[in-house]
Amino acid sequence: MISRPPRPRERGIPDATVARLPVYLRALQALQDRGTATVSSEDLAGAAGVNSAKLRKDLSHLGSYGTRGVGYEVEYLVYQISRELGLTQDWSVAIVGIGNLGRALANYGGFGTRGFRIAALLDADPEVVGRTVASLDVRHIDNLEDVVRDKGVSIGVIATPAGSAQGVAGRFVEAGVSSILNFAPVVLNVPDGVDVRKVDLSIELQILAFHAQRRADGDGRGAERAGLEVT
Amino acid sequence: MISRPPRPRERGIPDATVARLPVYLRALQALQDRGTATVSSEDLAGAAGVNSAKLRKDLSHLGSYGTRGVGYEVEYLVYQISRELGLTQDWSVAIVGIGNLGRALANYGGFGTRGFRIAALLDADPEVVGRTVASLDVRHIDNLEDVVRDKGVSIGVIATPAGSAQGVAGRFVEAGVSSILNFAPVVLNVPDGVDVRKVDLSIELQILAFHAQRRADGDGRGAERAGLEVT
DNA sequence: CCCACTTTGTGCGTGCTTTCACAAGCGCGT
DNA sequence: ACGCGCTTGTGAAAGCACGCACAAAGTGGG
Ligand SMILES: NC(=O)c1ccc[n+]([C@@H]2O[C@H](COP(=O)([O-])OP(=O)(O)OC[C@H]3O[C@@H](n4cnc5c(N)ncnc54)[C@H](O)[C@@H]3O)[C@@H](O)[C@H]2O)c1
Ligand SMILES: NC(=O)c1ccc[n+]([C@@H]2O[C@H](COP(=O)([O-])OP(=O)(O)OC[C@H]3O[C@@H](n4cnc5c(N)ncnc54)[C@H](O)[C@@H]3O)[C@@H](O)[C@H]2O)c1
Repeated sequence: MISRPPRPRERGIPDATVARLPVYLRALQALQDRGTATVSSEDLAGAAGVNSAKLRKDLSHLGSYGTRGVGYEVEYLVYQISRELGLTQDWSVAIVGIGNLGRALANYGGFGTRGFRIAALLDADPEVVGRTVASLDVRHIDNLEDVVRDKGVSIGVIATPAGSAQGVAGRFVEAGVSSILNFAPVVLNVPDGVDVRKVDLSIELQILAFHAQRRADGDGRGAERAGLEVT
Repeated sequence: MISRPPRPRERGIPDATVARLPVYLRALQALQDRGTATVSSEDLAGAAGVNSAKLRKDLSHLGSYGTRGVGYEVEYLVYQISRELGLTQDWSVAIVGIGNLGRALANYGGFGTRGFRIAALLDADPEVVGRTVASLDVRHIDNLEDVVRDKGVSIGVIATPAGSAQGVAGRFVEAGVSSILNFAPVVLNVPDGVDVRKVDLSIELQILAFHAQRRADGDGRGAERAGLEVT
């Protein structure tokens, strides 16, 4: 008997907004690198590929950090968004499943730049365990609990085959990790309070295929669409 | 308020539904492998991790393929969803940028099983061009147009560094590819009629961090609410 | 000091999504 | 043949999300 009251939760920032903040942040940092001091919602929205009213509304959820007639101060906004997203602290990440994908992730340098530190790599294959990948020793999956504790892991990445993913997720949860990023093509079952996000290549391709097919079906004879926006 | 162009709801399957169909499909194929002949919306919804009413409404967009009192015939539903998603035909995929990620994608066997065939790999680095990855020769990016034409590529995957992504996207579009899957952390600018989907690791991690921080704020020992925001 | 101009913050209408709730449909046992 | 229990398909309601349009708020020139 699970009591499921809707969400009397004091809803802070809408999920749709949270999902866009990282995009804004990236655009802002590009501006910052270019030495821009302030930016209007119109320009920032252009860089982020969204409607400017949407951007302003999104930012308004963080507070009023803009100046009418001027725009937003880039540096300050970077700080505010970073703080809101929790990027002012470091997050320790463990990757389980050091195969094709796991290795690519481990070798990817783009994480560290945002406060995410890959703290550990784990695998079950004796062939892989003990090897060094991206300057880290691959540990055996049996050490998961120890590693999580010792390294203070708070985000778990699952890059194992589908069959092993649920088991690994369970161990992560058991060990106290309540944020999981899952690359395996399965629906993970986790208790309330654990946050799972999935990245699923195959689904993305299928969605593309759907739209491509629809275009092909309907547009039999070159239906042209005029106009492109987004400057 | 007078005469609005009647909703062009012809082929209208809601986007949200389209995004879930692949999940249902996968769950159904698992059932099929297990020899299950029929399944109720309740059970299938459980396997797919969604609400059963939502699942029924989603399926109702494809037509009425269920039997009241019984459920859905697994095999038939697999076929209907596959057809709707356009998986009954083959899709030719080209991957550009054969680095860490591109190689992982190329070596990933899970695509072929769904009608996606990796037809070509392209890169700009002379060091990489000419090598064989996953039984395919890596071609030089200059051949993109030829490859697209010769192999009938209809889906392009971009796994290059951010700086090169827009350029590659433009060439894909120019060559007639109107479905693009982008792994580079940039907002791509493409004309109307071109479908871009992005997979962005860094964004996923940042969203996880946001929720993790929120949990930590609220869950704090002793402090129920640790002061929200600064008004 | 005032005015013309710029840009933010947001009220509001519109349309999409989710969820509930239940009548209608189907199979089975009697 | 009939009713009972199960399950679908779908109105209707509630909740979100988006984007327009505009007042409010700020800047700078004269
Ligand atoms: N490679 C890709 O591009 C790609 C694309 C889409 C999805 N995926 C998914 O990502 C996952 C990984 O893909 P991959 O290509 O890297 O597979 P892989 O087979 O190359 O690697 C999987 C790794 O997980 C390890 N492993 C297996 N069971 C384990 C367990 N219980 N605990 C710890 N480690 C375990 C294996 O030893 C292996 O090293 C799969 O679920 C796959 O479907 C991969
Ligand atoms: N590796 C990961 O796990 C990971 C994770 C998240 C995002 N990404 C993103 O995916 C992209 C690829 O990552 P990676 O780790 O494979 O990088 P990488 O540097 O290993 O590989 C990039 C490849 O692209 C090639 N390339 C560069 N410019 C090109 C051009 N104009 N045309 C064709 N090929 C070109 C390079 O020669 C190289 O082989 C990057 O944008 C990265 O930010 C990667």
